[in-house]
Amino acid sequence: MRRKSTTLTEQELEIMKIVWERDSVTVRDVYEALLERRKVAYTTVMTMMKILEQKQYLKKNQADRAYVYRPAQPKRQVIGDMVRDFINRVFNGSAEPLLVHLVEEHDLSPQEMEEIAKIRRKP
Amino acid sequence: MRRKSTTLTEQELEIMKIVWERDSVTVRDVYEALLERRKVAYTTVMTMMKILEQKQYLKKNQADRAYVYRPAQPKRQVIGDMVRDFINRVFNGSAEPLLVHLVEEHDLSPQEMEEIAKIRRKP
DNA sequence: CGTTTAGTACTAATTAATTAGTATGCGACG
DNA sequence: CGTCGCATACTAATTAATTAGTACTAAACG
Repeated sequence: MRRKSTTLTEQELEIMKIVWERDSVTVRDVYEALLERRKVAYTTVMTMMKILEQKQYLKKNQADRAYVYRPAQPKRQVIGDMVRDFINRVFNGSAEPLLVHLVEEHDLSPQEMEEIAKIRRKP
Repeated sequence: MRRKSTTLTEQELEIMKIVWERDSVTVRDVYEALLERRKVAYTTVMTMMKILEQKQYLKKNQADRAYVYRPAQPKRQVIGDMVRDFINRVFNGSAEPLLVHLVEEHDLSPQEMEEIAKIRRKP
């Protein structure tokens, strides 16, 4: 089965979130974390993590019995790519309309905006 | 064939963008607009627009020979829903981290932030 | 040591999304 | 009036994503 997209699908993102939380995991770790939310088979998680490895989101090391997986890219970068991708798809690449939406629909106050703007002024 | 999700897929969004641009279209209009970018069959466009009707993104009226389709929901609302959905999936529902990303990765200047913040102050 | 346990590799079934074919109808038009 | 062109309905093939089964291996353990 060939994968076309190199971007994260919904399910894959779920797994990546778990991995980022813990930084270093086995299939079993992820399996158990997922189980708390929904029924899923162990081998399903394995398959998905293998795909994530192919897609270069995870890398693995043989440790002892089971493989130990770690993120292959920092979370901030992956999420950044997803944001960029979303902006491309939905807003034809320009970030401003997204901001406008956020401000208008999510009721961000000027104070909050100030707070956020500060982040950039700092360094 | 059953559709599960009620949200817009990538291809469907492409079509909706064309519809919003013109407000009122036939299958042929959309077909021709799409053709400029990629090879696609007329009936494919028809099928997709029918699905969009089922999903309540389009409504149709019989006019003359062909159906005339219009958006069933305003663009601003649909896009708003997509933004909310994205925030839920990627940022577990909180908008702030998205803003932080935008500011940090997309190089928004404090001036631009000011501009955008004004939008909300106006009314 | 034989058996249970936890892991992997390989394969496959299912579900969903995408793309398109075929049959058919109807109005335009020579 | 016959046929051409454009539209639709219905059906189906293909591709992609998701989920999981089975066979096999090696460590753990009584």
